[in-house]
Amino acid sequence: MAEEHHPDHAPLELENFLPYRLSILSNAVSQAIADDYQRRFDLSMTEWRVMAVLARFDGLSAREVAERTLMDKVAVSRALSKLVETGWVTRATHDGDKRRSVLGLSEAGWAIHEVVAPMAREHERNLLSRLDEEERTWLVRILDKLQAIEPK
Amino acid sequence: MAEEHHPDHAPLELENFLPYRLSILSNAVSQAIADDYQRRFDLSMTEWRVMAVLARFDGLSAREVAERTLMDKVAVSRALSKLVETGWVTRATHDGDKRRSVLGLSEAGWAIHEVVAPMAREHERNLLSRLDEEERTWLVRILDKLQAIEPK
DNA sequence: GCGTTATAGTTACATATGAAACCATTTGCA
DNA sequence: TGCAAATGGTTTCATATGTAACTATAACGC
Repeated sequence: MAEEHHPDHAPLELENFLPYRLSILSNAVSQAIADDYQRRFDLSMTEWRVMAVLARFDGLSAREVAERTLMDKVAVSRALSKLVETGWVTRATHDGDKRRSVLGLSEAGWAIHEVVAPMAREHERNLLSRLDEEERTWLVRILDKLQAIEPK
Repeated sequence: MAEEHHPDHAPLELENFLPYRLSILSNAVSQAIADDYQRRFDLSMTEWRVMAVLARFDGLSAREVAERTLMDKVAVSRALSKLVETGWVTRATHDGDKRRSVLGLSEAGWAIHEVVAPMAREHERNLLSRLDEEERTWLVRILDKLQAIEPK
């Protein structure tokens, strides 16, 4: 497959430029999902991500949530203050370290999670249904390799 | 390959959730590139995208730029007003339709382009160098299929 | 031609986001 | 001990972004 040999300074074809394509695709996908739970629960993407990790790892501190979600601590702090206020997340102070908070989903939070998680999975399933089995396998493999960058 | 059969309401594993992975990867990649030209030319990603399409398609109107970049017209308007001010983009009024603008890169704009385009390509090359030829082929194919969504 | 509707682009406002400063607490160590 | 440095978390400020309203021009229907 002969690669067109464009000089480096030729205009970029955005539609074939990988970083651009990734960005467009990723935004479209994430936005479609977020619109869904945003509309139904007034839940932002960052808030949902916080809830998702707390569903898996109960009792994390805010910093740990930030690590797991790759969000910065300010974003986490803000998300938490809203989530605690709406009563979907509980926040206590760590015994023996008064700086640290101990976070978890409340009953109400779990209820939300029970609705949103399947919704998110459904979107993912939908997306993946465009691919056949072989393509799905390659995709995971490719993402694994590319992702070796980001733990910047 | 036996798929774990988690119930739909089980906690999401973000690190295996495709939309999340895409988002992390895409942000990391785009940000790395943007940091580069941002630092050197104080050029935002949206501004660079505008310049990139004008390099390819001279004489577009603002709306056409918006279509090509998939950005909304407000973002384009803002980017343009900065680019025109810094003198990298020229703006004239369309003969016969005074609403429309006629946009293009200036000499100075081309000079910037000559630096940034190779820089962007280099990042892309770097990213793709993590994949072998077969994986690259699959990636393009997979993106093509997944991208069938987004022309929302 | 002339009023209505559509289009190109900008402005205004409200919200989101990130960086840096900040407060409280804890840790490390002389 | 006790004080400097580090850590968890919040607040502040400056910037970015999206939505809706607005201005100017053009197109359409009669």
